[in-house]
Amino acid sequence: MSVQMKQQVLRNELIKFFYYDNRLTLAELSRRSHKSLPLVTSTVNGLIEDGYIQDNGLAASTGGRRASSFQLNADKQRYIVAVAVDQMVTQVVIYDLMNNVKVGLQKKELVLHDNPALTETFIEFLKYYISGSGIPLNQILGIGIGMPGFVSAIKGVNHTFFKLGGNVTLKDHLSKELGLPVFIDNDSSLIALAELKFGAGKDLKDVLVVNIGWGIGLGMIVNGGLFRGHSGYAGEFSHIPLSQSNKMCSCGKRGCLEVDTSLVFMIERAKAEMDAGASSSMEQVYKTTRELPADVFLNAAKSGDPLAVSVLSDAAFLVGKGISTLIHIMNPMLIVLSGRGAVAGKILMAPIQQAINEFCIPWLAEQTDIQVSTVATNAELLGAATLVIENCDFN
Amino acid sequence: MSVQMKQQVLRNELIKFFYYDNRLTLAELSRRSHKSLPLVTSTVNGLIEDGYIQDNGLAASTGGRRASSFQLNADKQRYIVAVAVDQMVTQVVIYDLMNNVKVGLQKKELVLHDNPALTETFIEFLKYYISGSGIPLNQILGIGIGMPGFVSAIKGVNHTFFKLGGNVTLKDHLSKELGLPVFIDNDSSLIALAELKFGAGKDLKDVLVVNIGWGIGLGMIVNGGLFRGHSGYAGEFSHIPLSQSNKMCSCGKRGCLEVDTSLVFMIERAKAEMDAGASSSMEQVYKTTRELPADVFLNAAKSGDPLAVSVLSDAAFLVGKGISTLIHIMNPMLIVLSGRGAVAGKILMAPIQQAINEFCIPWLAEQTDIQVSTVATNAELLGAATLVIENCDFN
DNA sequence: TAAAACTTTATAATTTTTTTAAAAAGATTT
DNA sequence: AAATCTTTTTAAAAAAATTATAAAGTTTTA
Repeated sequence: MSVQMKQQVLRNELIKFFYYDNRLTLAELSRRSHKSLPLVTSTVNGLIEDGYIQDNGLAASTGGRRASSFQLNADKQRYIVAVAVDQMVTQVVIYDLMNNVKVGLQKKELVLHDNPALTETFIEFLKYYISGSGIPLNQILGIGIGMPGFVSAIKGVNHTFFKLGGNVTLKDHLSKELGLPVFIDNDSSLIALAELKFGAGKDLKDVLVVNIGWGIGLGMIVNGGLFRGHSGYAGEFSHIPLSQSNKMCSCGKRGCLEVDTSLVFMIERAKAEMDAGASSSMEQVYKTTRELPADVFLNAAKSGDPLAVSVLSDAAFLVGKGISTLIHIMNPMLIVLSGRGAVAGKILMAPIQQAINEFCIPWLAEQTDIQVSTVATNAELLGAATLVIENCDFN
Repeated sequence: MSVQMKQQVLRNELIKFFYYDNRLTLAELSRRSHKSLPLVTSTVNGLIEDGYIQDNGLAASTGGRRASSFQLNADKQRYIVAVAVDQMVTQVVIYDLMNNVKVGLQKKELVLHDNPALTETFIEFLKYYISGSGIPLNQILGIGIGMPGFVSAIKGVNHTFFKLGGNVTLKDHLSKELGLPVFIDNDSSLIALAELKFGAGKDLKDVLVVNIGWGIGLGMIVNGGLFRGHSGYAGEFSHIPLSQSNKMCSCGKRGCLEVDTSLVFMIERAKAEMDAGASSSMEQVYKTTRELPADVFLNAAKSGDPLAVSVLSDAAFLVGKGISTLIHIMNPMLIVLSGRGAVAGKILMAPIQQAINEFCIPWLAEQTDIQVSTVATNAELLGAATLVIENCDFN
């Protein structure tokens, strides 16, 4: 690697440290980058000259001479487009480098299944949003997109949705159409990334993040980094053979964890129980519209509706059985329950803990902490922004 | 880290490269160590002066000027004591740095369960073997020991066997008693290490090694290195909840994979079937001794005995179901069937493949190769030697 | 309360290491 | 068979890491 490239790599690395932790000293940067103080000092001086970083006065004392601290310079306007795609709705927001919302969140209904115009509509939506923001393209570092499906971030392809004819990858296609660097990844991986950098898993080495959404996803942090497996598809948690039920899964197999734990299944079951005469606070919405939106279901559970709680608990017990498997295999420090289903976190915890008591070697279960995410509501967007930060060039 | 320490680290690293690959050129060493050629050149010259390495003439041409190649110097006598402990028998051998057997393999019956004199007997056995070898202690780099149980290599403790009173760790206790550096690890981890360095997984990044022995173990290679989990106990494959059977497992839970797949269970089942009148080539041994040694059972299966094959196949199908779970979660490049049970590898493959067809997303299963180990018979001893090489100091 | 002792950061000088360039040796092509 | 291309080896220059020293605070202690 040439000298200039190495120096650019160090610049990128230092900016990332500031992105994750606002104020840092030279000594801290040197420790984290494993580079010498003189080198870090001169690189930081270069970043100050280029306007990326500014001096922030003396840091708090740690028992000796107080260190100068530095932080990102808001005047250097650089932005990130973060996109979170789910089965029904696509959300987009623009952040600055301090993770402040620069351009407000916009949602668009965009159904992934059986939608031939999907990719085209998606591109139009983003084009319109970005141009409407008024931010010049050269101030945008890139677009990070989280989406469901079998996604390989490295190859830049999705084998399930947004399929393209021909040889071009989805990543390259979007990048060409939108005129900006594009980075795509699996939704669960991005949620895990957000938990690693900003959530419960901050600075931890081995963390598993369960994404409770339309399906059950898994993002894996191994040795302090996202683990993707040899061809990019690790964490296919929802299709492990675990359920006793004989229902056919969307993947074509029977016994997948997913068939009894997805939000789709839970809502179907709640509907069926109401049809069979069960009373619930969800009745009104369901009876009048014949629909039961996920939010209504989750909020009902959250506020203690017995039907919703019962349906959710049954599913959570099975998720807990899956988590027991994960604990045995991975011996993680922490498992985080995240994704949109995590708003019902407190209700999920009891049956999951019960399953762990039943299926885990107690001594092993003790080594793993289980927590509900505190950043779940915008974890995927945060993760999408992080994906850009991790992969873009600061110039 | 001081300059001298860094130089010693590089020396150790280079010697390790020679241990794994006999002949290497300076350019190759530079690539692997990520150090510059001048530095590698001068370090190798130092190692030649100290007698560790010798020039080995010109390497084969790769299209330009032929490079000098180097190799370990056999005259620098350095040896490794490798120990493989299983539930019944303990084996020990002394290797040189070329993995040649310097002092022949010795076996001792040593039952781990309910054996109060275990640790003492174990130490006596090793003391006698080492002193009987006539090799001066200062030529022995260390003792590597693989053993069953919940072993933390980092902490140097075993929570299942060789328990000690007081605060001293097993590793430290053995080291003090034997007067040599001692390194301990889980048997399955060492088998995985051997497969990574000398077997089917050589130079691969994500490999899972299933250890088919008295129980079912798992050693995990992640990102090119042994993965141990956050507290050292990753890979507890045999106790994941997978079996439909209601039998109680030794761990106190029901439904563990182990209850239907361990060699112990298989032999019990073969005995029961013979008692019930099934005919088999194993009858003679069983009828006369009322015992059925593992070797007899495995050899019967290998030579096509229908009863043994049937028992083995049923267990292998369940192992295959567990492997399906592993494929979904880890997306490994390769899964190796190793351990003493791997001698019946060909018979295992069919039911395992069948289970994968039934329980894996086909598209995902295609990304993982399944192989039977070619170094299984002495994988654990090789792994124990490797453990020493990885952790000792060459001085 | 003030000086001494201790910590930590910042800068300078030195040593180590890497990079770059050039030379040497061997293979391949014309 | 000479010329061109590759690769290794050596040498010189540049970059980075150590080490040492100075500077700036904190804490301890008399």
